[in-house]
Amino acid sequence: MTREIKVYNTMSRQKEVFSPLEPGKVGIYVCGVTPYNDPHIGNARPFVTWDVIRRFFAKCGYAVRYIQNFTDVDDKIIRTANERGVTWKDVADQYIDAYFRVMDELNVRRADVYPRVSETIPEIIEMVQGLVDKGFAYELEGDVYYSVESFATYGKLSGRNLDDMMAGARVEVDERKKNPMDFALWKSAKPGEPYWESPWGKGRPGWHIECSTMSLKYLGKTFDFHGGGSDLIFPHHENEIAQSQAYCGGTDCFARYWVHNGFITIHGDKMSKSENNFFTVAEILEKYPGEVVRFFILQTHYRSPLDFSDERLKDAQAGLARLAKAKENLDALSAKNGDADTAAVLAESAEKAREAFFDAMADDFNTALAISHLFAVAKDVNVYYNEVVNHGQAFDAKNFARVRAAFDDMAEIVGILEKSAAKSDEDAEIDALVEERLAARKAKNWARADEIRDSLKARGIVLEDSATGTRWKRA
RNA sequence: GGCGACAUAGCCAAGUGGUAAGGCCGAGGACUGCAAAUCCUUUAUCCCCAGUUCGACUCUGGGUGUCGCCUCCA
Repeated sequence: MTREIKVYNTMSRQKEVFSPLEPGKVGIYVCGVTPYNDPHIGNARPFVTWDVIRRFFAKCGYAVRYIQNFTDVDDKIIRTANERGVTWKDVADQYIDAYFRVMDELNVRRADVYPRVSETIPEIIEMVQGLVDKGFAYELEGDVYYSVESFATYGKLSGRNLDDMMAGARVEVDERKKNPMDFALWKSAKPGEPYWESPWGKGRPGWHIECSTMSLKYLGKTFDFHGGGSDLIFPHHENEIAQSQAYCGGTDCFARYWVHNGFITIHGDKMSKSENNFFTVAEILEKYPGEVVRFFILQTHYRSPLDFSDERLKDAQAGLARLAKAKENLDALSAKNGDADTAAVLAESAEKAREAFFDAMADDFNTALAISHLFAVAKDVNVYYNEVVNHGQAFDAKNFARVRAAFDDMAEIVGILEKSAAKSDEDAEIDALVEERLAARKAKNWARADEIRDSLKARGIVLEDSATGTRWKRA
């Protein structure tokens, strides 16, 4: 907890030293998804990123409170529901389930709370009413709009001012609004739309307001981090700031650090639902394990664009396989006994690597650099494994435990190599074949040994011989 | 048009005013019955021009290129 953590704050456009609102605690609000279709890989990036950030904070000793919303009342959800002849709730529930299924595969830990718009209506109405009362919002025939001109610092986060936005921009002109940039806090219900009773009649919340209300409800007037994709900077986060600070009555309240991740692109162009150039996480998971996808995302700094392709995923898979191999070796060695003093240097360099890993994470969550230190430990482990297992060097259990602790700390933050494989019937059969081959090799019956190896290979099983036995894995 | 980001080896990707992490792929070698895995060795002067500096990939200015936000969007 004493480690200095630096964070790039979108608000100041520079790295700042993180100083928690309350010592030892971190409050995080990340904009979640609008559940109207299956999450694509671009949607997944912020959640994987924040999953690592929160794991890091936890490892540094902070008590983390992580809130992530579902915007389950929305035009697109309603439209989808009407097209399918089901309720908006059916649609939202379906895609919230899909979201969780996919995030579980990516090994993303659950948030502390997943508030939904539909469950936060009273608080939203209260906030909208408060904004009307304070003169920041006005009603128009059942709609309530936020008056951007009433908020002096509007545009601060995204670095724009109202004049710039007006010039050249062809915003839909609604003559009733005081300013074309005014946005809806509350929308009156049209036929066929879900609605809630309010002081302005039947209606539902506009976009933006839910995040202001939910963060206030679950994290308080002021909290540490607010995150999401860069495309949310404007207008979403800009509007949240306007709402929250107007409501709370001070420009020092609301989020203290704004953290925005870059986009996932495809052939260099932003992946987006509206461009229809996206891959859903689910379809990628048909070809690659979740941790490969996760690793792929984390090998690039979160603020950089990340180009998606099958080739990159394959690269990530190959790299992760090396770490997995080291983990296997780590496990195999950890099961051994031995009191020789052969791993002291190794332990020291592993702990040094862990320190470097934490330093990298503390510098604006540089997962790409951090992971390189994990590779360094992996290499050392593999070397030591060869010495002990294949060259008969005496084992040093005490110091090796330190290596393991360092490696596990790092892997846990990255969130990889955590699954433990359960033995299936097929596994047992393969074990038996491997045993038979081992016997054949002892008898120098190379023909039979190779026959078994080839037949397994045809099934996608690769064998690895060593001085002390044979291991196998699925390719 | 307004605002902003980025440009590093075959591919991906960190990075610091003082002579460029890591991963993937490729090549050579060790090990192996042969393989596989592993290990060792090996692959860049950082888009272009000008400037600041003892010294810049890293700072400043200009140029070129790519991308993003300004409308729903992670």
